[in-house]
Amino acid sequence: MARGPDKQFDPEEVLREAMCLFWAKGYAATGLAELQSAMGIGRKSLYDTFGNKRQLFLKALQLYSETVASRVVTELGRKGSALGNVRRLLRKLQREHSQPQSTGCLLGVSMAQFRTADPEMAAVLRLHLSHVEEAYYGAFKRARAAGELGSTTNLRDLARLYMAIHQGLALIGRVQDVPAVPRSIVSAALAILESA
Amino acid sequence: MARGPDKQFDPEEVLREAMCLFWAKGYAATGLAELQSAMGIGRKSLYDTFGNKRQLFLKALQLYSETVASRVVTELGRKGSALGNVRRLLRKLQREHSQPQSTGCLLGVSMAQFRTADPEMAAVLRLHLSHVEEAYYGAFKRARAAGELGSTTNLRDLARLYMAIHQGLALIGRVQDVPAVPRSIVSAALAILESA
DNA sequence: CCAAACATAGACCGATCGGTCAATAAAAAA
DNA sequence: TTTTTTATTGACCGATCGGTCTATGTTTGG
Repeated sequence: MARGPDKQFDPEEVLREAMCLFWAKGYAATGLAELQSAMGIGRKSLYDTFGNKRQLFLKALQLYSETVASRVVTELGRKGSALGNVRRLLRKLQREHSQPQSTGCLLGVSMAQFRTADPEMAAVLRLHLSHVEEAYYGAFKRARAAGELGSTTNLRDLARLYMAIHQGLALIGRVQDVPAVPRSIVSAALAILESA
Repeated sequence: MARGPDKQFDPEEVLREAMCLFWAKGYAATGLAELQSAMGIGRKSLYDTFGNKRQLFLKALQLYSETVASRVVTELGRKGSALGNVRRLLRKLQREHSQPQSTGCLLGVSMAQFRTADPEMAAVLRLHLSHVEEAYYGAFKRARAAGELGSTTNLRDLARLYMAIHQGLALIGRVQDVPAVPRSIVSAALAILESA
């Protein structure tokens, strides 16, 4: 048997480029021409490697989800004060979503575009949301054990609220160029924890 | 001078149909064929009346914004307890965004699709956000005057947080079919007010 | 050296996109 | 009625869409 030449590109690397393009422009507004230009590969290679546009997007979505989710988990799982971790993470998000060219969250953008129409797509989105929720829930549970949170607050509800704030912040950061708004949102979100 | 026949349709009525379609499917995914079918008018009439697809969408966006914003203002401006108004509004939102076919918020969907790339579009989105923010701010200010809110809380921050929760809830409701999640979000959001 | 197996570039496909235009119908002013 | 203005319809336009396929390397096993 014979073997041809190896791929001249790293699939994950070009996938990351595609992800960034989808992230900034959305699914429908991103054409194949732009994609192959940003990815730096020919169209045949694209289809041979990723199937089609929808599958490429799904893979990009999963890559994004893994990247973001693992980051949230890591940030919230650090040693030390669990509430301190939450505060640090939210302040970072605030800074990121205050930048004028902030593209928000690819997951959020995608939720807006597909809804439950595409089951496979919806599954990825739901899974990601639950990952974020669990990360916050774990942090809050640890905070309570450490006496950082009162015993009356419903931690599951609180975690879901933070997930919503997380997404809302990203969404608003996409359109709002005034840094004061994200700052307010995060400040108020953190103030909750002081009296909870 | 002579005058021809009047329009055989009500522009605002067909605009509302277009709005619903954009709402459910997003801008790019909604084609002219679908639009003229849903609106029940010919293509020439569509272009004569609304300009082009983008302008049609802008008009739909403004119609939606007016509808929603005026509703929020009305709900939060009712007589009686200001915090009671906030609670009632959030419970209503919870119910709406728990329904499986919830399409979320057209403004949120649009934020995800255009960002600041289109200045005119971004202006409508920002204006809407500020309307919602002001409605909440007014309610909170009234609540403080009535002694329903402590004097330490920053009301501007709180209003912006509620705006973010408002949008986040709508976004998540689009993809999440489990009613427990919106319920949790709203419960936790209302719990904030108890100790603020 | 040859041939099988691979990857590449880019021409090419039908379908659909947003947008325009000519032909027809209809109604009011003269 | 005749004329003028308007609305409606549906054919039509070039451009672009996502997707395929052929022609051309290029590399490795025989």
